[in-house]
Amino acid sequence: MRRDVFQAIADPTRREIINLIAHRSLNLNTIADNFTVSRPAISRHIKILTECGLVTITQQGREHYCEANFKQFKEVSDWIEQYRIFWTDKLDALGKFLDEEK
Amino acid sequence: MRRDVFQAIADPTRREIINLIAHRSLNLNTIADNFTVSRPAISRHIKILTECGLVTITQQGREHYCEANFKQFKEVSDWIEQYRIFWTDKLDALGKFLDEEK
DNA sequence: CACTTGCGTAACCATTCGGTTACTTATATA
DNA sequence: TATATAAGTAACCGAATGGTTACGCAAGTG
Repeated sequence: MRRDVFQAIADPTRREIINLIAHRSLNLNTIADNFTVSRPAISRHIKILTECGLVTITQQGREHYCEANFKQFKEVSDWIEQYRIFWTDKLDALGKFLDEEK
Repeated sequence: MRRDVFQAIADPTRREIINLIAHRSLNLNTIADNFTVSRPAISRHIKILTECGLVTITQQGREHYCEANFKQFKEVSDWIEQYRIFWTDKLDALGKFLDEEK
């Protein structure tokens, strides 16, 4: 059972989960409310995300709060960005960078 | 049959194929020589890569040369990089950028 | 204590994935 | 023309994936 970040983010539902909890921790039921699939399905997606370190769970009473942990993105970013020069150019990259600085 | 870039790069063999042809086009048999799996298996991996636009094939005689097309990486990069601030900081990002400029 | 709520997990199912071998087709070459 | 080479594809197979429903259990609440 391969369990790496590349595989974890291959599923669109899991990417949406990450989008959801990027800025604030949410408990599992709240996350599941945002999807049409069942709660157990979301539970398993989150399990996969925790198994590769992308999500950390903190239990608070009977609620399990899910928090995104983006450190694991470095592996993906490193791989993708080594090819950036091939799909954009330095000036574009600089422009984008400066825009983000504003 | 979902066929998007996220799913295409989820497989480690496909990422290796991209690494192989990143700097020079290679024909299919040459690519397959670098792996232990069979040529048809590689052929199907490359088919998946072409279906999502990551690889372009140019026939030259009886050889099919595979070229990487990194434009499709933008979708992945955009998604990952929007969270960069969470796993590094602006100064790190700037440093990395300046290093690349050298 | 009885009940509700939040969540994990087991069992099951259809589909997809990644691999194989065998075969076919197209292009070059003796 | 006969043969060798490059590569796609079909048929098959076991394992993984993503979903479901049913159930169990821990933590609050009446």
